[in-house]
Amino acid sequence: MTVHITKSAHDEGFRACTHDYHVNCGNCRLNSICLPLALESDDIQQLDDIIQRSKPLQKGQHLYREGDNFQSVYAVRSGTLKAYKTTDDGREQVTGFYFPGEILGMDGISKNTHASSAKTLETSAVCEIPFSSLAKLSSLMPNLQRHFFQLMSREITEDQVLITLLSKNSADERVAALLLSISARNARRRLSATQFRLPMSRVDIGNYLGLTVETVSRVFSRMQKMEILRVDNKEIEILDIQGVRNMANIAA
Amino acid sequence: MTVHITKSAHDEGFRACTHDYHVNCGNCRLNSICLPLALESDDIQQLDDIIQRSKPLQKGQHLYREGDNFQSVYAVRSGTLKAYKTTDDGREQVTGFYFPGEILGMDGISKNTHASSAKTLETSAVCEIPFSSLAKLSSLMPNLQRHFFQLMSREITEDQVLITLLSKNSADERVAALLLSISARNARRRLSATQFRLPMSRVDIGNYLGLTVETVSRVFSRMQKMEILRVDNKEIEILDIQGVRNMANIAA
DNA sequence: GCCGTCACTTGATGCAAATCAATAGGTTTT
DNA sequence: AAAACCTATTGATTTGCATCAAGTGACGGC
Repeated sequence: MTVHITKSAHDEGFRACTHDYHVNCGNCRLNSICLPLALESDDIQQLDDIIQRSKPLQKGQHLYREGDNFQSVYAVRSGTLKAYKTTDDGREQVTGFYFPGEILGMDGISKNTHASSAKTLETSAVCEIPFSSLAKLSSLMPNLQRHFFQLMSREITEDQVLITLLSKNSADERVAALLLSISARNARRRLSATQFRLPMSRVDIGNYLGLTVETVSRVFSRMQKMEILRVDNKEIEILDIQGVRNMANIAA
Repeated sequence: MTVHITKSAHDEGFRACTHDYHVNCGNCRLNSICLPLALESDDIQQLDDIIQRSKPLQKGQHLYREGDNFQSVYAVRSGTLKAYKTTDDGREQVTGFYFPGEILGMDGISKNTHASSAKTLETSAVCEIPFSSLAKLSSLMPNLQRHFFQLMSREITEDQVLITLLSKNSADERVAALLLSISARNARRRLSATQFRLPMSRVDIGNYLGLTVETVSRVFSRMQKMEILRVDNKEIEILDIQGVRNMANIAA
């Protein structure tokens, strides 16, 4: 059987043409949007020393599970993950999607136990950042401390946006807003803001947005009829970004 | 006009019978659930030195507004506040209620600008904690740093609980869950878990839970018919806490 | 190659909560 | 004390999305 390395399985952290190059924060393409942001190069070196890089995780593997002992936060190097909570009656609530350069696992700090589970949506690689080391280093490096506080705060504000979306917006608006969010995050990584592959299933999208699969599917169909979107399975092309913004009905 | 000092306007931070007692973190009744938690007494003193205590805020006053420059986080000493975002079409989304001993304003760290507004629901007093001083102090006191990380993480996990509630639960379940949350937070402050006054309006409750006023009112009526709750305007008595738990349908 | 499974789409029906509407009780204003 | 206003409750009607149901296309295994 041939092994297919899909585009998204590529390690975005690697620089091009450097097969036996050692991956580190200093040479990572994502360092301008990831944790090392705003650090001097010798500070980056110190941060790099505490970070552990794992071999790639296969699609569907768990990075951690709700209730696991909390040790580390994780930076996504390639691929995509979803975080989710399991409700008492056994259903799932997807609480977030994590793309390269983004940090997950911070909800575990509070109780020293992961408050949600994290699972890969495709082959992914992550950098493990032991929290106790990160905390120690933060005490010594004000910029790092500040940046980590900011990352946690951003998680809070993003959750608040989702709360508002769930509470106030229609199915159309929710789906449009998610597309715009993914689009913006792609742009931040210098990928296309208008053409991309959705790494998550319709079920996951619906679950995240508080909608059923059927509703998500219908919204996509509606957007295609309006000719503001082209959908081919997981491949998305935004044909009219202003149209999508209008549908989202939120400043974005 | 007579000035009425309502029960809830009392400063819970004060010890009883100490009118000209100077309020500080060391003698504050809330220090076991507030920021000073897990600090040694001389560390508490240092924390106390950076904290500014304001005179009481009248009902309806803003502590900060969305977009304001972020300087400080705040601990509630007495009263109650709500945090809310204003959506692009001018509506409000209440993102949280804050009771004595709880910290608010952490969503401003991310962009150095408050991401939500905070308004008192009754006469309230807060302790202002300048963030830059707190950050500096955190670098020197690992326990404080850890505790503040935990507070932010808790905010994240609480937002995730709300997200799940909004996305997966019925009107009955949402209202019951809020009552249980308020009950538990009262218990933490050694107040009654079964009898209390709701500091927020039905509109605020509905707004927070993604429901209309009418629906909230109907759920209260339903709970009264089931004889698990007694409602007299804002006064609440939980007659059957297990009944409320069953209605909430969540482990609590 | 075919088959089984899973992910997605589309249509028909039902329901929980929103909306619309009317009234009553409370509070603030004058 | 009356007027004006806000808050809450209750009822009638509407509606957006869930649910139920059937079908299609994509993918992995044999």
